[in-house]
Amino acid sequence: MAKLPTGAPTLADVAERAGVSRQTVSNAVNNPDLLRPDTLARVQDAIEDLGYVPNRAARNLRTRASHLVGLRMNPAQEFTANAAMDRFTHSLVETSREAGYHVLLFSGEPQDPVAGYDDLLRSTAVDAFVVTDTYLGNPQAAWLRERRATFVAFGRPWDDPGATHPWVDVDGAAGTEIATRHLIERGHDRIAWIGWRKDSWIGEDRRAGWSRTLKAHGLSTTGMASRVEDTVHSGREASAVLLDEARPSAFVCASDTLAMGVLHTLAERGLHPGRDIAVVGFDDSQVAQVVQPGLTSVRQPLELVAVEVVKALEGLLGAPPVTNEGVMLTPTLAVRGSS
Amino acid sequence: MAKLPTGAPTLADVAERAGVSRQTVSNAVNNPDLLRPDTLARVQDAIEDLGYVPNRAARNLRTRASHLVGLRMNPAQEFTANAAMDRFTHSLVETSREAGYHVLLFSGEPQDPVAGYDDLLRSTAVDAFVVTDTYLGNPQAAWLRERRATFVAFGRPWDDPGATHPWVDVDGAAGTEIATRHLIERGHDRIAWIGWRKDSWIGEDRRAGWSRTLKAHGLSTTGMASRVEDTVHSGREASAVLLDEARPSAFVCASDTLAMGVLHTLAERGLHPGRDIAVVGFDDSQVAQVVQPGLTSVRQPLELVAVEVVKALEGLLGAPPVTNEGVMLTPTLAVRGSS
DNA sequence: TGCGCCTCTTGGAACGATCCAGGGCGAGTG
DNA sequence: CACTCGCCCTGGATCGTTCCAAGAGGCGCA
Repeated sequence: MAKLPTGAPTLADVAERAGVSRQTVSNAVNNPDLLRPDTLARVQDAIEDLGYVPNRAARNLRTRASHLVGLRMNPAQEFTANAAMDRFTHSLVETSREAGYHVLLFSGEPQDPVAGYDDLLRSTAVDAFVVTDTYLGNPQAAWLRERRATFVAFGRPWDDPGATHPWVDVDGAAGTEIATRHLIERGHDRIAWIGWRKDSWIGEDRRAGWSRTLKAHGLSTTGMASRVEDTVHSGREASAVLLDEARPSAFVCASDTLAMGVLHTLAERGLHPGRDIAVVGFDDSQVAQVVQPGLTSVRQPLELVAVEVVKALEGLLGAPPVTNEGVMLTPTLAVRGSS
Repeated sequence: MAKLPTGAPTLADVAERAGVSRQTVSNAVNNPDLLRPDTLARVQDAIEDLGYVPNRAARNLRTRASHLVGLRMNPAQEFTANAAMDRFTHSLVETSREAGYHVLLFSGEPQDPVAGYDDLLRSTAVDAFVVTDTYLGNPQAAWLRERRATFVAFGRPWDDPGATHPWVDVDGAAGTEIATRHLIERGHDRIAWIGWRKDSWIGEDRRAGWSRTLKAHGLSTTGMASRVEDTVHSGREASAVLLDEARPSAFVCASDTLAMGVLHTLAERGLHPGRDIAVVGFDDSQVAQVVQPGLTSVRQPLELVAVEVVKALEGLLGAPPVTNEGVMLTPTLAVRGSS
């Protein structure tokens, strides 16, 4: 009985139309060089005519691969200036597409760092993960490795320098070093730091760039640093105290959120950012871009991070079982009116 | 020959262990009430013991459903204050999860509104789409409908009121009406509008809320409106001109980006937002939240939008082929220092 | 006891692709 | 001419699940 072409055309439909076998059509799609040119052309015509597209589910079942990459969405943070993830995600989607992968979003409670991973992993829904939430060490990395899951981390393994999984990170210290040097070049010699609490690896890294640059130029860091929570309010309070006690002429901050707090303090005191006091933030958020007079900010090369992440992913999923150690990228400085 | 349990356990493995057939295990998973309680318990124990999770690819192949929803990422817009999509995406992921779906991100050039949809659709990679980029009419809707694709739009079919696909939208006019009434209640009677060019349906909708509210209160709109591009610079220029020519005491803007432009103008002239001139934006972006003295802004209920979108999706993918016309949600006003 | 009905369970077939072993055919060689 | 070798192509088996039709068993009723 002739099968009615109710749904999408299958390999068999194409094969029949082209007068070849299923396998030959499969080869035409996946290994074109195995076919004789004229056969290939004939099959490709049939594919074109019928509008054949391989069925993903069937292919996934047979090849045990989904060509999906899982990305966990972290809870959106309001009342901060951190929307960096959006830029990264966008670039990741774009780069993955070029490599033949799609990005699958999933979620989980922030309390449980491995929630959500397990199901996707065991149901073979994704081939790999991109792990991004590695602020406070990364239990996911150990967990995923134990389960032999394939993954690439955006963020180095702070708490375990011996970790062997591939990772990509941005050199935060290099970023604040660029920012600090920029301020020194503009003639500042009393440069304060407002960063995060000591338990944040990333925060300490960024702070290190500031302090080592000051020291390299023979400038003092004593009394010039403050470590607070990542809120505008904290940034405002910290900068007020620093202005009174240490009289800096410039601030380097661990985030745009904190930098916004500094701008608040300056406005309260009738000081003009960029003219009276220089301010540099971190992340080059939209806030930094549109606030007046423009907030100078360290910009992470998130597009490049995504490219490197996908590159590592391809290495893991493709033939060569490479164990590339890690990739470190250097941020740039977006200079605006505040400095 | 006994099969070695190399990979993940399958239905057959569970069946063997529980001493039942494959189908019975399948029923235990998908239709538990078909089994006798003691059989069910036995099977569930076996599932537990082996850590069985159904293979997604096999299930997808058989049921012709992927339980994935496609969401196209629009190009990130820098130098504006519009990061609303992130909030929506997050909520969509969360809500979809509860409904048993995951979100698949894909991309495409902004020039070609249907790029990317086709492949996913024909390779049966996704069950449905969530269409969000409907600013200038929505060719995707007609295109998807023609291909019998399942989709829900965030954004009403502006250019085709007779469209029958389900959609969810936020009543922009209601938002600007709330904003305008808020200003009137604070004693303002000269309220200006800065919005987008006339070819933006959304822009005209938001403008309508402003103008109808002024008229309802017997206030004049003449010379009080400006339509420009959605940039900070445009907002600054437009507000400068309006201040000189129409002498408004308050501004309602079609976006936070434009409102930031107004704040720039005020700062240049030594005017204080909220004290001398009131300003209201639209989107409740992070910029509105952290800028000083806080930007009053219309906040879209994006979390609710996502809930309604998923609800519509479930309606389409589940049994009842409902054709719910559309859902309209009302925004709220986040009042801050600028008004 | 015999019959029918209902509940629960079973094994074969199918979804649509790729893997694998093997076969046809023409060219090259002795 | 017989034989071997490579190239190209074929058909069956397979991935793990769900659909389908039918079988086994228990119970009530005549």
